Amino acid sequence: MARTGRPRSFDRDAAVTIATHLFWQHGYEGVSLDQLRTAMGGISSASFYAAFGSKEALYREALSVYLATYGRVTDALRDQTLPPRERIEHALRRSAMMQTTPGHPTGCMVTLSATIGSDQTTALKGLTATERQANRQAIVLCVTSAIENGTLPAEVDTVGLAAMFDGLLLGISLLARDGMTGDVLNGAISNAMRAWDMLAIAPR
Amino acid sequence: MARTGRPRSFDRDAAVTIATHLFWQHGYEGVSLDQLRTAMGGISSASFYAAFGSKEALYREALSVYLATYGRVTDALRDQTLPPRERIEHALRRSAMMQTTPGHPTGCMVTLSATIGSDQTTALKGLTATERQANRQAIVLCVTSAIENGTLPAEVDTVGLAAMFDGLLLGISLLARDGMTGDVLNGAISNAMRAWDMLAIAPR
DNA sequence: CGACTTCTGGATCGAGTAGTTCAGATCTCA
DNA sequence: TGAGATCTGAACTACTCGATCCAGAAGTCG
Repeated sequence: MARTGRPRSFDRDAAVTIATHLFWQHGYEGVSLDQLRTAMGGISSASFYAAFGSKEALYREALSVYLATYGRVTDALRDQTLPPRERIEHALRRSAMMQTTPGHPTGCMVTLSATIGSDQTTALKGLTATERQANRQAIVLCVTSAIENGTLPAEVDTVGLAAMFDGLLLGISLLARDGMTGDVLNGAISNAMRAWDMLAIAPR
Repeated sequence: MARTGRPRSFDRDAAVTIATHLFWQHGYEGVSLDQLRTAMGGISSASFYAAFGSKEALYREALSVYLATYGRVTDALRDQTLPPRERIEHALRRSAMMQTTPGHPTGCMVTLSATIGSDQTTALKGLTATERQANRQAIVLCVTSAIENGTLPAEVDTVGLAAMFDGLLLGISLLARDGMTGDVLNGAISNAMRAWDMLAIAPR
């Protein structure tokens, strides 16, 4: 992008990745500029602001990176090549696996990094809330699709069943933060899927 | 308690309640001394420290108050007068109801107020983590009790089934924060209980 | 009353916060 | 080579953070 002028002395993409992990681990307000700059290799305040604009702008960029990488685990919810039940199960299992894999913070950045905090972060809370809302709607759509294609009976409490999976998806972040392993989370998911199977018309 | 000396100019218990609500809403690091003192009626910094010692000490006190009041909704998990299944269901439904009742913040203070944040709050994170761990063990105990009394077969994945209810219990806090109503949460709980009923030996 | 105890108003502290400024270094390109 | 663009090091700003200090107010008790 930059064609002329003194070249940047650090890898911007790597720095954003570092920021992503820090915000993911500690939340937006739990990370200081000092922490970010130090983790980025001790870059100066001027370099930081020249490269990223502000702490909030960096967070937005870090969240985008997260959504485009780790966050893709919930894409299964919108995968039309899968039956509705499998969309939900795959999203849950991939989330559980990703959120307990070493090499990055546990839990989900969308769920944890900007949910509680001071009133000054209302805008960022809205950002992550929008993402959670999108998953919520996708889960509801899985249930309604299953009713439409005859997998689930029409009398099913769509909102309630969807909220159960949604609640578990969100809860997995907290379980992962509390140190639960991927195996345990997978066991939880297996049991949650029973609630679907009990309602299903065709035996599985 | 104080017998002689100048009397306190504010209601200490009421102030702790105010602090409880603030920490509950914004988390430990999301509330400033200024906010606390202002909400307490504009008391001075000296009054604050004379009464509470420190921000951290006040948080610990606020958490105790929470556990002794709102937090009692999960006591059902240890109510030996209830069958194991009902212990879990009652705890879930009472939590959902409490966490969506107007007049105080939504969600659960134990789950939300000291989970993410900077490294300086490790001690407080441990405080709430201990409480979550206690609920976790109580849920596991409900499942093992049900196996022992013959309600559930011995082959049940104890840890997985317990983790499902645990995950939902934690997830309810996030759903409540995202604006889900008590009715929706109750629907989610009804569906989660189906997972238990599908495993149960005696039909319900 | 006077000694004693406790709390308050107000100023203040040092550390930490996000962010700015600017001279000079380092590059591209004509 | 030199003009123009971009980035960096270092000092610095304005503000907020949690916490402290002290003189004096306001109570109890002998």
